[in-house]
Amino acid sequence: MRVAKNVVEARRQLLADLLQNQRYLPLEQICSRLSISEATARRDLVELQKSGRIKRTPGGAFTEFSDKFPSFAERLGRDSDRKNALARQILPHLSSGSTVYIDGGTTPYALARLLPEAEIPGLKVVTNSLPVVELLSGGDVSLHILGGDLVARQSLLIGERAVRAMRDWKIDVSVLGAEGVTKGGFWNSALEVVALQKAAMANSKRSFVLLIAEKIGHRAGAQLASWECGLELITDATERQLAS
Amino acid sequence: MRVAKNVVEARRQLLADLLQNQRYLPLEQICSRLSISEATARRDLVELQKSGRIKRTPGGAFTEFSDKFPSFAERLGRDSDRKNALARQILPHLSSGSTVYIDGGTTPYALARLLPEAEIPGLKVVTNSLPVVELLSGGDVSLHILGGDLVARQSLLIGERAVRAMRDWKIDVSVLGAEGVTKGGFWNSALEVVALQKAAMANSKRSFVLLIAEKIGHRAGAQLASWECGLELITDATERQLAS
DNA sequence: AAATATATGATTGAAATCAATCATATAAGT
DNA sequence: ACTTATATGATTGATTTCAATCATATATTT
Repeated sequence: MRVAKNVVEARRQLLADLLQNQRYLPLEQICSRLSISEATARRDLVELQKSGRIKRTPGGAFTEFSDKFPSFAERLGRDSDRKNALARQILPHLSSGSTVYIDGGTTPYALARLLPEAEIPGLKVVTNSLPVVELLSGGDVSLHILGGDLVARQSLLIGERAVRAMRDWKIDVSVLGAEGVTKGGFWNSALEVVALQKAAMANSKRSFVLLIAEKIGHRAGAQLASWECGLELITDATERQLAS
Repeated sequence: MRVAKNVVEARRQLLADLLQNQRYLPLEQICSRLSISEATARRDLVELQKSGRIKRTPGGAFTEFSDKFPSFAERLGRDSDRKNALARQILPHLSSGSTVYIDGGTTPYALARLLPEAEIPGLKVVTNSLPVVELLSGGDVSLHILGGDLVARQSLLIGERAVRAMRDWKIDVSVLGAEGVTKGGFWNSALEVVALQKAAMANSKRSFVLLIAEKIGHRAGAQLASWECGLELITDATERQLAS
């Protein structure tokens, strides 16, 4: 029997949350806890796996992330497949041996999630995002961290020292996040975040901003850049939405 | 065919480490990575599960520990009470508002574990150790991270950039680890680690080395310092042991 | 050196898991 | 109100995984 779309989505979210807490759940428990059939449980798992929120094993599923970075983990799940789709458009720009800067925030993080399976030989990753570090540490990429002051709530590094550390790098591709975009340009909430992003742009051959459609029209406290500064926008918004 | 006990134990240790890193491994990969038969892999998994180090799933195994910093977690348990006792001797040197550098390695990490309950107002912590960051993030201390290149196996940052970042700091107290100490001085295994430690000493009013008794007499590849350089030793070894 | 113990790989039958298919009830669209 | 789309549970046959058993080679003990 068909069931409303929102209840399906709610159930999957619940399952994802459950897995975040429990780390691993055998299929049988998923069925009983959510009172769904084995078939539905499998289908949910397939979907959650597609969107990268969980991983499956024969007979169960588990989550990869620790919830060590809580506020982060919260924002993460939302729209994650759309963020993945945006991030995927970056991959063609990452040639073997190149250096990519991955900014803090959940959208650039989506790119980090794609890297292990992308298997780009000799890729260097520079980041100020601890979740990115956590995700990629132990993998194949060579991983470099900007120094700086930790903003615990956001699990990222900022400050004067971070900016100075950034100046040491020659970046091929920077991948940035933003809170919003208007006719006036791109916006982020914190001045210190923007300062670092500007430094990243200055040191990069190319810089991309990933933006999901909802953020069109939003404006925040600090301007990252105007439209005419070479920053390249990757979004799933329509032309019409952008025109506003 | 029978095989020596130590090689069995070494293999199981390796498997445990592998699982700490990878989070989850399907049985098939375990077999191929360790070049063992399915039967042996299963037997190893049974043992590791008995000792609580891993959990099994149908078709694979995973680690429960969210501790993203694997080899670390393992070394950590060993002698942790004694390491705590050493670290506790540092606390009186940490005055409110001062800046402490906590080096990578498990012994300095013990100090980090004491800090939350020590509640030293306005304490600034500078570190190159990701486990320290993970432990203290979200707490009260203000946390600062040296930049640099990540050594995944050890979860710490080193390299020229780390050394340069260190030069930016004025440290009150540095807390270092070492692999061993001889009449010739203090030793560590990697040159790059030592380079960073030397920079820390140069920028610190006082520097301490924490050493458990077993390390007395050990010598490693790179010299950190001689005895006459102001480095202060904190150990649980007896005078007689030290005299050797 | 001989005897014993045990770690290993292969085999096997039983059990569990999987993806695909199907009928159906209900949501969504017209 | 009527039609279409789809989320669900049940079923099924194929595949995978499992623990147990066995023969053997080699470590360990005597």
